[in-house]
Amino acid sequence: MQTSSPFRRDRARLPAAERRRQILEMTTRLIAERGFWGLSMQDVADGCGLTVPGMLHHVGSKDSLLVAVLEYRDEEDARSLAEKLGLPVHQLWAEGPRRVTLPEVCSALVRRNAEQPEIVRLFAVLEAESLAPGHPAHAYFKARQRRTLDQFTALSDGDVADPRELAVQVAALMDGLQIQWLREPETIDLVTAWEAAAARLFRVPG
Amino acid sequence: MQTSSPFRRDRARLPAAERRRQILEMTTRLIAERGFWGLSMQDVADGCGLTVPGMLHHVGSKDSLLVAVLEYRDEEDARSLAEKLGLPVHQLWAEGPRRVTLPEVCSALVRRNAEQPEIVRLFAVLEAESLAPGHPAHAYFKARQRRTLDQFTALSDGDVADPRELAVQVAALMDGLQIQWLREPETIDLVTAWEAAAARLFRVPG
DNA sequence: TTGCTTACTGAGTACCTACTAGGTATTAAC
DNA sequence: GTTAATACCTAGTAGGTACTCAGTAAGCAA
Repeated sequence: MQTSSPFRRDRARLPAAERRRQILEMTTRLIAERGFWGLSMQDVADGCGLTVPGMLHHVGSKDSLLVAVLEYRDEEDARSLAEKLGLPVHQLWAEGPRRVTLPEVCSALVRRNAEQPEIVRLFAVLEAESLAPGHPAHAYFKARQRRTLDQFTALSDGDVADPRELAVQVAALMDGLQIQWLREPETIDLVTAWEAAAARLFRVPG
Repeated sequence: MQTSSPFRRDRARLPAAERRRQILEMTTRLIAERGFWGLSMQDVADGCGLTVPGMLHHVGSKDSLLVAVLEYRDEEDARSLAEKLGLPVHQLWAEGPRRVTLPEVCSALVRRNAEQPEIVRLFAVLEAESLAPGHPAHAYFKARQRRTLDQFTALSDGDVADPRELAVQVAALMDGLQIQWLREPETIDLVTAWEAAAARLFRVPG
């Protein structure tokens, strides 16, 4: 019989999936705040009410935690975007008879992002940090940029003279606007700013 | 007489201004690589062939080092931009009869940036990192964004219907393009990409 | 009730963090 | 040649870093 166990009982013991999800959400917030280089496993653990080894049990290491967060966000975003466009997820970027246009997709993307500044900041910070070749998300963001440009290009292929060029500019403008918005959310409304930008970018000459 | 002094003699003793400049250059490279949160004073000192206290002697603290780097870069950039435009520095953003147009300034900026990817990366990383309110460069980048938008707005004031809107879009597009360029320098040429983007952005409707 | 799985803990490792105190050696001014 | 300024050093502080190890107890199935 022991009256004072060295182990705490006030700590909730969660099922793995649930705990993992909590860790990913927490990490998202902290990376948005401090970047990956500034992320501390201690802070993540504290934020989840765990010890550091307790949370490493679920994610393995700091690097694999980052990868997990990115994959988690990608899934969530694809789901949400498909929903906003009224499409099933698997059909979002599928080939075949085109169902959506580039301006429609952009508009949906921006409206989605306007609802989750925290996540936009996560990607903004990691997008810049991961420019360095040694960064654990370097390959991920390189692939992501390629994929995005390919998808955007495909969406306006046939409609404009230079679909690739347009894709590059659309992606750049969206990213840039988001950063300005994050810096001064009071001054800039993301959706309005984007619609104005889209009007200029997508207008046909002549 | 002592045959083995504990002090090293192989270490160059530089005048303060020169050493300080070296430290700022080194820090620029390292922040571009790892961000400010990932910057280690040890690495800066190593890169300069100094001990950590030896280099702290010149810059005081990590935070003040960051500020010094940003100020140093601003000066350099203003000098270089004025030169590219064939203007004296003090006249760059001065009032009075307008001498340069927004497209001209942008073109000069982009041409300058294409020559120094390292510094562009420094700003890209810090721009994202500093979105967090607690970041030591938070205030700096907020002011910088305001200043840039004001300057861009003034440059096309009177020429277009919505100078502020255009300024926001120009700034966003430049930033976004630079990140894409930094990620895939082999694939994207910054100057070409910008000229194409400018052509679309600045063309008059009708 | 037993036994297995597993979520989680405390303690510890080896190392890095910015920064300070106090001293030495070099340089420049006189 | 002497003195004053200063560039830079060694040593140390107090704390943080990711991560490992071995063990404990909660939950579930039989």
